Amino acid sequence: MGRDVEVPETVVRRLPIYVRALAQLEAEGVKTISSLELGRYIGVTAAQIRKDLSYFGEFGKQGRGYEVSHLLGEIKRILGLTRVWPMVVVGAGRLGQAIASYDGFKPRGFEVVAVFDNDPRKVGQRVGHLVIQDVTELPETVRALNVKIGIVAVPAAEAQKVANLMVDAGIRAVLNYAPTALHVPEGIRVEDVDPVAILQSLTYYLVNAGDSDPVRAGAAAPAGDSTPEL
Amino acid sequence: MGRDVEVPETVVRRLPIYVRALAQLEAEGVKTISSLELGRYIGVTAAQIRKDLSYFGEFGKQGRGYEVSHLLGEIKRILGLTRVWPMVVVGAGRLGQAIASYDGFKPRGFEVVAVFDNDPRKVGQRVGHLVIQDVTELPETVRALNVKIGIVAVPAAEAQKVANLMVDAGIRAVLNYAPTALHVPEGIRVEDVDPVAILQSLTYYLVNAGDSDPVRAGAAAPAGDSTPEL
DNA sequence: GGATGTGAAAGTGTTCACAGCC
DNA sequence: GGCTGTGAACACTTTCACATCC
Repeated sequence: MGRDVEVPETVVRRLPIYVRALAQLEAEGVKTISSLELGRYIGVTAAQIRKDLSYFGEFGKQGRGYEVSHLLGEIKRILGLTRVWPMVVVGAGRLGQAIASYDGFKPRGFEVVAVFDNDPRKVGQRVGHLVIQDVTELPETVRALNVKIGIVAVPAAEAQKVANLMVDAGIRAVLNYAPTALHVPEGIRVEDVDPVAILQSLTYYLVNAGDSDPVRAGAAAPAGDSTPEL
Repeated sequence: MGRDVEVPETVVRRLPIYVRALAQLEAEGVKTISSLELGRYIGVTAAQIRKDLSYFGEFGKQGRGYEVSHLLGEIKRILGLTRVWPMVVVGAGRLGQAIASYDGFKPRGFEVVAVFDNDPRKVGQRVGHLVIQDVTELPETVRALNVKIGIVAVPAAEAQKVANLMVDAGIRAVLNYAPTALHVPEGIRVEDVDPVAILQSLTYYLVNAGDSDPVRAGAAAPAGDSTPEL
């Protein structure tokens, strides 16, 4: 069994994908699955799945594969998803409001417990069942509710200030929707969500089709069935 | 100069970060920057920046660094960002509407030109200055406007069907907001946007603080200034 | 002098292939 | 027989360090 070897970050980033897939499979009534089948379902190799899991223990049965609900439970435990994590959102614009009222967090282990803004016209208004608070109240709320996760949903120009405020209040992990690089102390984790940056890398392949992929250049796309294997 | 060596995907994914940073620096009036300064600004090493750029040509001047606006223009050209890319969105729920009316696309090279849904009650309604169309009209619109990028903003259960439809219509790159794995033919690129998956990997480090990071466990976060160097 | 561009070295991550077990 | 768990081989990515050039 492979413990005590440092777990690569890339493995940790894949675990939620396994959770997503296993939850779907469980909902579909699948009881057991092999690394090969799970790999096809997700789009990774079987060896990768087995190797990834080996960092945390042994969860399968030789000759049979993995019991779906058991493996799901184990990975959730590894990721700390046996509880619901409270989060605060700063920025009550379009984006911040969408995030604060998003109903996809709860079923996957998260909950927005407070929304802040610095615009006096927004403070006091409701978004979902939360009341927008003044951003100066953030430290007190974060400490009172023991919140460790902060979501930055303000314009780029204000993002660093907000991040500083969060960190000083005790936030340990930041999900950053502002399209700018945040600087935080060692030990605080920041992850960017920037769909436009992703689009901008996709266009590289649209422009350079045929260079890196074995794609027939020119002409329109072929019609017909588009689902490969599986 | 380094051309004709295959460009690693990881390099392509970093280019938009450089674009973001250079655009900010340009707006701040910075004329010239070294790889060391740019690296600090973004949070990567100077060597990485120089190596990344070397896949595409020579853009700097020894002893001086890079001219900000020139480098910005070159990377935009490499990524195909000298034009505006039309996109279609499928799914006119909360998320789809937010995406369709997001004003952050235009300044960075993208534009939503059509929104689709299969709910007859939504079809005909307006979102921003677009009218929601029936999803059966997608192929015609995609071909007529020569759209290559599709955004999936439907529930997980319908995502694969939508992806198939897009691919058959000629879409070559998909931005997938549905929390499920999409299967597409060779040569079609899919990128997932799943903030919850990112949060789920962050919790791993919250639960295992001290294992992988040199972070003092226990106790609350320290107060005081939170911006390191720079 | 100072910073780029780049081969070579070091470090990470993925795949292979097979012993071991159910 | 079939599939896991894993050391070893391989592939990829980052960092180093320095010759080169403005």
